[in-house]
Amino acid sequence: MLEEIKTNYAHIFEEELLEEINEVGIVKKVKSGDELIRIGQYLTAMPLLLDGVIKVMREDKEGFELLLYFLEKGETCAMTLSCCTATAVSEIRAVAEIDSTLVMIPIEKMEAWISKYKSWRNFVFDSYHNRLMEVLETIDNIAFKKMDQRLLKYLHNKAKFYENSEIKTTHQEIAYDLHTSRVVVSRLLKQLEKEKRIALQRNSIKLF
DNA sequence: TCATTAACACGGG
DNA sequence: CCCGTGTTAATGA
Repeated sequence: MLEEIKTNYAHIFEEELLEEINEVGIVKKVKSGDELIRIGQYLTAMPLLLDGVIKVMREDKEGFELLLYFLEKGETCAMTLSCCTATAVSEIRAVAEIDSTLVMIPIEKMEAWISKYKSWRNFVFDSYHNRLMEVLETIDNIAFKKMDQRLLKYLHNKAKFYENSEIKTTHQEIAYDLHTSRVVVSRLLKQLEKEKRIALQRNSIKLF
C-alpha cells in the first residue's frame, strides 16, 4: 500500500477502498507548470491529489484565462466527476501550480465505487459541494470586490503553498490569473508594499 | 475615477 | 541582450 494514499485518505475511506485505490490507481508525478487537463479534452481517469497544488481555470478561445480555484492534497477535480457521469468534455484547464503527485483512477471504477462504498459517495458529494463553494467565492470576488482586495486575497491564498510566505511568481502571471493587466498588478503591489503588507523582489513576493 | 494599452527606462542575470 | 519591473501618457468606460 502506498504510504501517501494512506496519509491523505485513510481518515475518509475504509481499508477495503484504500486497497482498491492502491490496486487500480496509477501514480503520476507532475512538475510545476505541467498541464493536466485541457478544455475540450475527453477524460478517462479522475485524479486524487496526494501532494502539491493544482490550479483550475477557465479560458476563452483567445487564451484569456481566469482562475477558478486551487486544489490541494486530499481533494479531487469536480469537473472530472461531472465529465465522467455524462460523457462530456472538460470545460476547464488544470495546471500544476507546484510539483505535485496524483493517483489516477479509471472512470469505470469511480462509478462502481459510488454504489459500493458509502465513504466514496460522500467524498464525491463533498467535493462537488466544496468546489461549488469556491467558485461562488470567486464569483463574489469578481462581482463585489475591487481589484486590490482580490489581489490581496489571491496572495494570501497562494502564500499557503509556498515556504515562508515567499510567492514565486511574476506580475504578469498574477495579471493572467486575475484577468487584468500587468500595469494594474504592478501598481497595486507597489501600493501594498508602501502599506508594509508585502515586500517585493524580482520573481517573488513576501507576505507579512 | 479607474482600467487598459503602448511606450520607455532601469537593472539584474 | 532579454526579461521583469516601475512609471507615464493617452484613451475610454
